[in-house]
Amino acid sequence: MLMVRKYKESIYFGLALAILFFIVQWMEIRFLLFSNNIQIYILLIAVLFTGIGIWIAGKIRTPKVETLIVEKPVFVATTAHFEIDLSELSRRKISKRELEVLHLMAEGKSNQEIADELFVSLPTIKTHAANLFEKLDVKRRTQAVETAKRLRLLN
Amino acid sequence: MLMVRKYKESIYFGLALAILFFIVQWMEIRFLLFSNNIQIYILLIAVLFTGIGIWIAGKIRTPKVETLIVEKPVFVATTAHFEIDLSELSRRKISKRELEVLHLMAEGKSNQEIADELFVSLPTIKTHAANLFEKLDVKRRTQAVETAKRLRLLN
DNA sequence: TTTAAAATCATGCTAAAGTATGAGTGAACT
DNA sequence: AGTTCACTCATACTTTAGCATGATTTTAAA
Repeated sequence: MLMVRKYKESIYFGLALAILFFIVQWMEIRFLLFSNNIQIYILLIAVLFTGIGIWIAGKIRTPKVETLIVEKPVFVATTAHFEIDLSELSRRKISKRELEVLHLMAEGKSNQEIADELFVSLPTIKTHAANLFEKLDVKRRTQAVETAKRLRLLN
Repeated sequence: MLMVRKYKESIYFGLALAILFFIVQWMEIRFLLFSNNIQIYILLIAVLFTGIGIWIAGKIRTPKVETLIVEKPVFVATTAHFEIDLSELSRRKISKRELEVLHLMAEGKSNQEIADELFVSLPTIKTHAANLFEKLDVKRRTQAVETAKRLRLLN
């Protein structure tokens, strides 16, 4: 099963080739249209499989991560210089994604809006939220924000 | 020249197709080897162009960018001790009771809890909340808290 | 390569939040 | 005495939030 999942793209590719094979055979019998415009036909195949190649590349490529640092200005009082409490984060095992959701919650966004912003589904955000509430030991999103600020996970 | 560089990959691809075209024509004349094993030939083309597709994808791909948000503190000349913006309060005609509800909301309390704490009914709190949202020009309690803090109605 | 954690999505459900509307009461001001 | 306004409450309704559960997929670590 694991093997199948891992080599899924290869299997799809093999299937595509097999299907192509049969289509060609069938068309040959059916129309006999290769004698005069075979070049055009082959060109179509070439273009098609170039597209498939690009698609496969998108699937199998290793994500080359380029870190983009966006500086988000945060206004703080002169004395209180905010710094996120990383130890608290790891202590509560709050994941990166969960923290991201927490930030958007703190901005007063609805689950649907958060889902749209992160390009995931609503149930996903609900799951993240539920895990977050568990980890922060709270019941509601408003409490989560309050607690997070108190624990210096947000400002 | 810039144009050429920009569409370099497309041009290469077009050239490859053209070359393919001539090779096919040449082989057709030279060997007449398409009549019996055309399927295999087309499979070869397919595989070849899948490879070319992958290669092109590697050339044109945009790197997956991971955005790391760094919150950069900006120090503001505000006194450390919080002071409520009374003018903002009166400007928005927020009543004493509404402000009270707002405070409890900010502590992450549910409408029911707020109702119990203020010895009034749940619908009353809902009414206060609705009026508050109207006056703060928001849709949700989380937004209300966020906005109130921004407007210095809360700390 | 296996294992574990993180991230994703789904469904069915209950609870809470929020909307719309109407209405009664009491204090304050004219 | 009448008007205004904050405060209160209610009902009926829609939407969103949150819970429980299970599953698949990705990613990272051992």
